[in-house]
Amino acid sequence: MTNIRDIARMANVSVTTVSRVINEHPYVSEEKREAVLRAMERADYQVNMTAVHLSQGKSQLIGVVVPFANHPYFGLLIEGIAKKAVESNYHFVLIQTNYNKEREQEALDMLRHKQIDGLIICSRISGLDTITKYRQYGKIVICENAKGNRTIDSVYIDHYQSFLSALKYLYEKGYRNIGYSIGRETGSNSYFRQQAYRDFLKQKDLPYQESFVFTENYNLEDGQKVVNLIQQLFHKPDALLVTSDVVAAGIITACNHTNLRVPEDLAIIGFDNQPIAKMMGITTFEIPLVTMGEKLFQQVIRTTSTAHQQFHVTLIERNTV
Amino acid sequence: MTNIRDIARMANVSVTTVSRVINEHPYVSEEKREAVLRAMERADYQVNMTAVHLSQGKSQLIGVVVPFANHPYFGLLIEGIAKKAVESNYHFVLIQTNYNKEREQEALDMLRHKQIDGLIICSRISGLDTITKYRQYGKIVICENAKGNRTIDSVYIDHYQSFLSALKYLYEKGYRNIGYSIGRETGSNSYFRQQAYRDFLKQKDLPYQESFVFTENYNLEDGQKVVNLIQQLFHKPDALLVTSDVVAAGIITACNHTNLRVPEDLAIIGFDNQPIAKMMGITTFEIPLVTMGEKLFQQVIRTTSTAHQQFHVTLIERNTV
DNA sequence: CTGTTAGCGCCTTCAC
DNA sequence: GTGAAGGCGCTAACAG
Repeated sequence: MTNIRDIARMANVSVTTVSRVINEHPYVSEEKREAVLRAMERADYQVNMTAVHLSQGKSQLIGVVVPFANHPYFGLLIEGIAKKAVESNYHFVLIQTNYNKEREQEALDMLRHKQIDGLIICSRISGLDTITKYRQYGKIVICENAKGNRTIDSVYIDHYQSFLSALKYLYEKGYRNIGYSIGRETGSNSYFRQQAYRDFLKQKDLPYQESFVFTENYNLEDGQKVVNLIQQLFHKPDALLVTSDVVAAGIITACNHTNLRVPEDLAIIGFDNQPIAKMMGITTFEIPLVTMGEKLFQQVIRTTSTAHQQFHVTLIERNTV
Repeated sequence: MTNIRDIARMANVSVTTVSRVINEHPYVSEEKREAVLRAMERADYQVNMTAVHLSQGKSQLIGVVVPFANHPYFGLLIEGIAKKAVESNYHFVLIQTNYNKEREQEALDMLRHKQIDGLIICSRISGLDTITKYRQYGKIVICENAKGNRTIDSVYIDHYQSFLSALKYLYEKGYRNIGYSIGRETGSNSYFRQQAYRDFLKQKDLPYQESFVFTENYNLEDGQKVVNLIQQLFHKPDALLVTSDVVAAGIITACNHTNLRVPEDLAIIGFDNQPIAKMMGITTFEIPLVTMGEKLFQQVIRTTSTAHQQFHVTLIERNTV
């Protein structure tokens, strides 16, 4: 492995000069530059980026934490992140946690061990206080409402308002037995949605039915699970807010195998506006995930003060309400 | 930023000793070890992995090249890679190429610049000869049949045989106007499939119809495209091999919006056995993508000689044939 | 314009 | 057990 010193020797110049031509810095005479270039060519010289990074104290690498890489929601966020990373000459290491604290800790450790310059957490399992401790080692941005936080950046959807408007929409369409399906029961996004749900019911003087809340639904297959549960209910919901179009698609498909008609017996509103929603004509709230991913990246490399950026959802009316 | 030398000073020992306790090497007296530990605690010492990596000449990082991260096929490969990477204390940087040569080149460059120790190419656009040149900088494993290659490792499906058995299956079911849908027209996987298709037709004395081959289909939405094309055909295929369950799902959904009945008017066989195939009852060939991902990773960190590992597909009979 | 030199932070051989 | 010293490969301030 030939290094910068070897090249210097071969070209009869100093390492500084070599470094200068590598980095295209000015103040190098044309002849020396060519001598260096020739030497590099001859020796098939390759810069060692690890050394560059050590010397510069940064890695041009950021960490991206997702619970599941193979899920369209996170896939779209990653899409946006990747897009902007390329433009800024960054790369990213993907850390799939499966909502396992140890995996998440690993990402945090990479930050303090200077393997990565910053960290994007698309969904977390650790407490915000734990994460905040690592802020001193590098920029951290999370994908949830952290408006109050003065150290952690955030890019988010106001899920309280989104849920509220979805509920109102269904209410106006005449539905009175509205339930919802989410992924994790914990997590701040779920918290805000639950809050909206309860506030809405109170406001409309509707009863809270525990059996109308379906949790741990992430994928297509989980739709079947939801429908099975509904089938067992004596008092069934007549509309469902589903925090993922793929789950919504799963529910609709499962319904088609039963006597439940959509939307006559069960109205469905999805979230994200994934391709599958368009394909199946699912009424949904579009979330600008790719754009959010782009912002997540831009924020993580920005050195300025903490920022919080809110995004909005857009109702896409189709045939499931 | 406090470093190993500071700790040594604080604990009144040499850097060697500090290094020893950090890496849990033997030959350190209990009292010195504790002194070091205390100093590290007091100063909130954090190892700088970049320095470790420079010193050791490796990064514990591998590169993973995919055309699209947000696609279930690659999502499952990544799933498998991630699983094994964790176990081996490796991380990976994800490089999404969109089948853009420059992006792919970037990954190759990371390898020769020692930013990554090895490279997994899930699907490529560059020529194999180009890639081979980079083998000298680190291990490379690709996800396609490269049995002959003596430097590049591979993990693959015999797409020739898979396609052939799928065609035979359809033939035995009585279909005589079989077409197929693939992603890229180029690429070795496509080549083998095309070969199988042509050989099969010849063997059965069936005519080759250019209009029965549908290319550039990757996603759900592309299914609609295929159906639109079929609708315009006077002589329509009565069965389709579709190299992705999501595309198959898209085709079926699009058919439901037309007068085409599946499988009466058009039989469909998918590939991968994705969740959506199960959900929609699509007959498909299961590809062990997660397992293949695991193998891809194991091969990339293995220092032994070049290996080529073949995997097999399994027919899953459901309702679309 | 160019070269010397001191880092960046850690590992590891070798001698005591 | 322990430490001094050289090395990993590159950058950048400083002196000329």
